Amino acid sequence: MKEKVNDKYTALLQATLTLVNNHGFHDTPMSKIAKLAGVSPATIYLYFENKQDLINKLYLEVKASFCSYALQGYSSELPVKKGFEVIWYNIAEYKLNKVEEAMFLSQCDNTPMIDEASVQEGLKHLQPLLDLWERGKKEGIIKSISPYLLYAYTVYPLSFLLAMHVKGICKVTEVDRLEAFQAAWDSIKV
Amino acid sequence: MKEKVNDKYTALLQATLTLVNNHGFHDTPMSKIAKLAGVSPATIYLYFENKQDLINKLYLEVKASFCSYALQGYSSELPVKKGFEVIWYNIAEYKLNKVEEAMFLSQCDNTPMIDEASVQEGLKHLQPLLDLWERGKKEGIIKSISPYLLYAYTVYPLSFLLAMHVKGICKVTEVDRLEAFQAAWDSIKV
Amino acid sequence: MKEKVNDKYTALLQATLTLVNNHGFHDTPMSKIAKLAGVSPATIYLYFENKQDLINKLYLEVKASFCSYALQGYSSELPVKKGFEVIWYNIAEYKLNKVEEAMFLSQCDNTPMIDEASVQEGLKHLQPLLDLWERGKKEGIIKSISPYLLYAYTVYPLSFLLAMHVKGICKVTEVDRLEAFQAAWDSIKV
Amino acid sequence: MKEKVNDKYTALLQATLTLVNNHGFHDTPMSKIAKLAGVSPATIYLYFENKQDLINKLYLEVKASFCSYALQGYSSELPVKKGFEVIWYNIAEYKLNKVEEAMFLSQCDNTPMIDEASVQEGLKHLQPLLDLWERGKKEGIIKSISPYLLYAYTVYPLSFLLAMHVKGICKVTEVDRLEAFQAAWDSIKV
DNA sequence: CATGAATGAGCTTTCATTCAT
DNA sequence: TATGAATGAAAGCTCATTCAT
Repeated sequence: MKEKVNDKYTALLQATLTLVNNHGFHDTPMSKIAKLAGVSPATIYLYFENKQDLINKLYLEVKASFCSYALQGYSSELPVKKGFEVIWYNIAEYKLNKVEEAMFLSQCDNTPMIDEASVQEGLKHLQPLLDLWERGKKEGIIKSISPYLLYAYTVYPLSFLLAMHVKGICKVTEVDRLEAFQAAWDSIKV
Repeated sequence: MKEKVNDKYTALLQATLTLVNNHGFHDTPMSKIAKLAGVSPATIYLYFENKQDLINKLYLEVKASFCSYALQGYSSELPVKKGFEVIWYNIAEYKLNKVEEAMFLSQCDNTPMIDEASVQEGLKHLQPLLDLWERGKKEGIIKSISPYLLYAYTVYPLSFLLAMHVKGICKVTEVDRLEAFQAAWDSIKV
Repeated sequence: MKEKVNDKYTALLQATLTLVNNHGFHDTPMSKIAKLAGVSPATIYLYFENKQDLINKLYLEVKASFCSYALQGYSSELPVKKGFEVIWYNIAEYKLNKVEEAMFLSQCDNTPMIDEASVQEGLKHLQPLLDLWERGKKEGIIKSISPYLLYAYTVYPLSFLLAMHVKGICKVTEVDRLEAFQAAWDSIKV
Repeated sequence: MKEKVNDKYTALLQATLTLVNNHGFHDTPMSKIAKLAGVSPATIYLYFENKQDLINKLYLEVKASFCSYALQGYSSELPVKKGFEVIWYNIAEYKLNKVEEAMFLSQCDNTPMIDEASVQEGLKHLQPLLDLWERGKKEGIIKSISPYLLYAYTVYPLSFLLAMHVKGICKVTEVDRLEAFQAAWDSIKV
């Protein structure tokens, strides 16, 4: 029974993800979400307070999954460059494999569709990466620049590559990934 | 007389820019656009076919202004690094000075709200930058990697910094800009 | 429960009939139809795709009822004149008793407000009358002229009398009906 | 100059005729009428008070032209049958040659789009036909039935034939016209 | 838990009409 | 006389949300 509940909850999130990706938050009526999830419109309101709550919860869910994916296999005991490599490749893989989720996050981050509170909430999980950078700076391996700059030049560019990838404008090959990592590392290494 | 026409057209674009930035394409009713522009809702339809046309035209207008701003003072006869510097700083300045326009472009590029045709149309203007990169590669100054990678690691990070700037999370100082340029250049220089 | 559904569907058709008769297809806003039917405007769209669909469905409904009324008590085994008499009087009675429906049909037939497809659909039911005429011709009782002429001179004139009747210009008495039938028959009998 | 005025007045009536025939009174915006007539929307209001006035004036104009056409070559000194024949054929010819006007009249007569006053006004011109019938009755040539019946069975059927003709369902040939006249006459002759 | 039916509020868009020129 | 620009009012229609079942 709990399964079933979870089923519908998940189905609704998944349906929302797909539809918002393809049509935007606007032009994604609750009725269509319900239809795609195979439930009645009224059922949505058993699991979510309203449309905003639905999108917020989806955002947090996806953001959390992204962060946990990013930190797979990482340990704070790895050397700085190796640790960075692990996380960077995780993120790259996430963006290429979980295209829907990644696109959704991009849309959320560039749109006033998510409550500010939820955005803040979603940022908490990447602390290990910030810690790693801090360590790198202390060890003189990474430039002494703001973490926002570090993020902007290592992780954020992947969003652009994803977007191009999705639009079919450029396929991202193994080689590209190597080059991309190199560029990311070159931009922040001392 | 022509002035007045232009007035309303421009006022409508400006109103749309502001409202879409603050509320998204959805939750920006035509009636509010009209009110902010100081005209009747019906008047919008004298200048634009419909809501989609309005947003498309705004996108093209802003994109064109962005590109022209980016190329100010640039000449294909400048040395590669100098030329790159000129364009990069132009873009950085645009993003910091024309915050509304820059945010709008970000939203457009991460949202299915603009017609694909208009997106294609908007890309035409940055050819000089692509040419510059090509030259840099030939001269052995810039890495031989895809222009998408080059864009992702030099121009695109500025969008992230802009977003942080706008949210008040980090102010972008002169120093930051220097560091940011350095990171951009490091990531693509040979 | 099914009753209730049917209730609203029927109420909407009835309201449309009345309003379109009194004001024409134009000047009959959906909101007024809803109000007269005692439902919310949005409810209309649960039962009909759009305004055109509503009017089409109403047309088909009324046309079908008209045809079935016209053929009451008729059998292809009746002698030609008797059979004709039965149908003709049925139609006359329909036009005088179901004034609203009859007027609506007149309006539909002289106005580009019904889809051509629906018009065609509505014509299917009067085949028995055509068959009767065919038989009459073979038996040498009815003139060998096109069925359109036969219709024009027997059934169609009733529409005019109805219109006069409705406008209060002339009351159609028993005697009139006798005379009218005589005129109809005289015009087509050999 | 008066010519030019008249030009626009006529052009507006003609444009209205065409558009109302094809789309109905609704779905015929003033702006389209203006465009088809080659004038500005505002110009319409120099010649007509409003949309209703425009349609009323058109109705009266067309009705008058119809009546005058119907009475061409008729004289009250012709014998009854001959006189009737003249008028009837005139009307038949009008309906086949001036299809647009005839259709428009049909639409007006079956639709609440014309003011009742204008309808009354339009009927005045057919007095000679009524007089003819009266004479026919006195001479014992025509049945002693109401003029409405006489009209319904002689003139009105032509509207149906016209409609079929216009829809391409049946072409009206010379022979048809002969048969039609015969039917008309048979229905009212003693 | 789950829903189909229902809706009020609000959307985009149209249009008859006006008015400064 | 003639107009293009402008608009208030209202049209058709949608949608997030509710509620009786």
